Amino acid sequence: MRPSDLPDLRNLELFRDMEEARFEELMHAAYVQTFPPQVDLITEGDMSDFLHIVLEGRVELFASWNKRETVIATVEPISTFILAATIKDAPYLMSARTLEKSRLILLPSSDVRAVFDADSGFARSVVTELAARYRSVVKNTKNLKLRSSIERLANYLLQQYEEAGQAPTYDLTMEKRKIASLLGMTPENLSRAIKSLRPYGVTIDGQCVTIDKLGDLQGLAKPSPLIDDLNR
Amino acid sequence: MRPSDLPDLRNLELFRDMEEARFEELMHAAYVQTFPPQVDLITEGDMSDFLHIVLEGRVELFASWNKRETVIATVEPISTFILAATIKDAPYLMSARTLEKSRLILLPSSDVRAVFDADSGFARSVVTELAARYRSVVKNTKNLKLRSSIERLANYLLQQYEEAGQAPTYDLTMEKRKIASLLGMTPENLSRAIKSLRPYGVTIDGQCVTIDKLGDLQGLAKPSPLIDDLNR
DNA sequence: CCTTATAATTGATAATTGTCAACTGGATAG
DNA sequence: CTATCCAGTTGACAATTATCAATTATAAGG
Repeated sequence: MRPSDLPDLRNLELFRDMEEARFEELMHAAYVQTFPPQVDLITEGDMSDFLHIVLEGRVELFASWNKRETVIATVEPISTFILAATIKDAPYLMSARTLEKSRLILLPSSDVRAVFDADSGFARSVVTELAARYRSVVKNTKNLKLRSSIERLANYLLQQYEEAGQAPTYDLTMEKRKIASLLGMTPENLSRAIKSLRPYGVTIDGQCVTIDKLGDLQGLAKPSPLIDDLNR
Repeated sequence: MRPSDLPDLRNLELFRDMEEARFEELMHAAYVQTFPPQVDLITEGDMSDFLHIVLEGRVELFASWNKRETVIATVEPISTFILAATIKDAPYLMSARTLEKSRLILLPSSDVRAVFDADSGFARSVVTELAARYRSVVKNTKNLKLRSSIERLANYLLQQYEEAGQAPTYDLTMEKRKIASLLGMTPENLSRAIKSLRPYGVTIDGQCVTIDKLGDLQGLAKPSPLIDDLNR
């Protein structure tokens, strides 16, 4: 591990309130590895050996059943994934693969559980993190069950717009096929959904999104903090 | 609160590893109330004042958006709901209503958070509970995104079959309209889905489910512990 | 530069799912 | 017993979404 990573890690909400000694103990047991793009990191069903933290790059979480596959989320630096499996000492429910060249920290699950028991600051943080994750999955469920695919797309575009600092023009950060899978639709359907947003002032050329009539799009999307605000 | 409830509560996984003093402290602040059927207990968007525990009866968790409504889960005794909102001190993401006459314990959220900080056994339990809930919502997402409505129904029937002790005939525990909503479809669609399971040996007459050709149904449903086993 | 591979789009079509309206049947209240 | 209510079902139809095949972009490699 590069010493220069430590401050960033220490600043992660998960580790911030930890005793210094525990933090060093945990980091001492950590592996740091760099992976090329498109590498399978973990496979659904395997036991949880490590808590993973993305330092650089991008990781996709996906799940499969009966030859079908769906993107659940992408993880960007600096954050953890598969915390719940680590805590429960249970098999992974999702698989993960790198999307780009990525640098990860792997913390042995048993160490994480040991420190969890010994450090109440860390325990507090784990709970907060888990509660946040739980809430974001519940929001995703509401999104899937209460909205049509066009409504999901409209809200996705508005979310990206917010993340781009409300710029009237911004770039998609994911391939469209991944976006389609994330939103629970086929690439063809996404392509047509995009066209059907034209009357609402949405133009997408390649990666480049332009939103002309924000109000109209919001009128269709009806974003709600109880579904879309991925934090809080 | 009836003194007779205390042992059951103490035995809840959430409270089992707690110091006795903390447990009593928490219960001292608790309200116990009985509600008639069809009473709104909490409303999506409100702040989390209480952690709720169902002692008797049945509670439905549901969510709404844009005049649509969907059932997320039903809660049966003895278990808690909206733990995540309580921990995060955040607004509820779901609403709750009683389905039957129900007796609930309400623990003020601030007390729960206080005890959480003071009692590491309780903190451990909260994390375990949250991690379990998180995993079950992830499973639900996979169910929704990877399966058609008929496949979801087939797996639902197999789950109920397991819960009924693998009896070849058992009763549905919910109205069909609720089941439809839970599975993310309309009542009409559920009605037709049931008929389309006939060739797989499934007969449903009123509440009464009969599964004649278990193997055939399993062949269609392809149940997976990574989606269907609601615990683990 | 061209070649190749892969993503994205488009059209045609099918499957799935939802909507609306009508009807059935059981439960309940008077 | 009858009237009423409402969940459930059914039919007809519409909307949504998926599938398959073909084509057009786009990006990467030699």
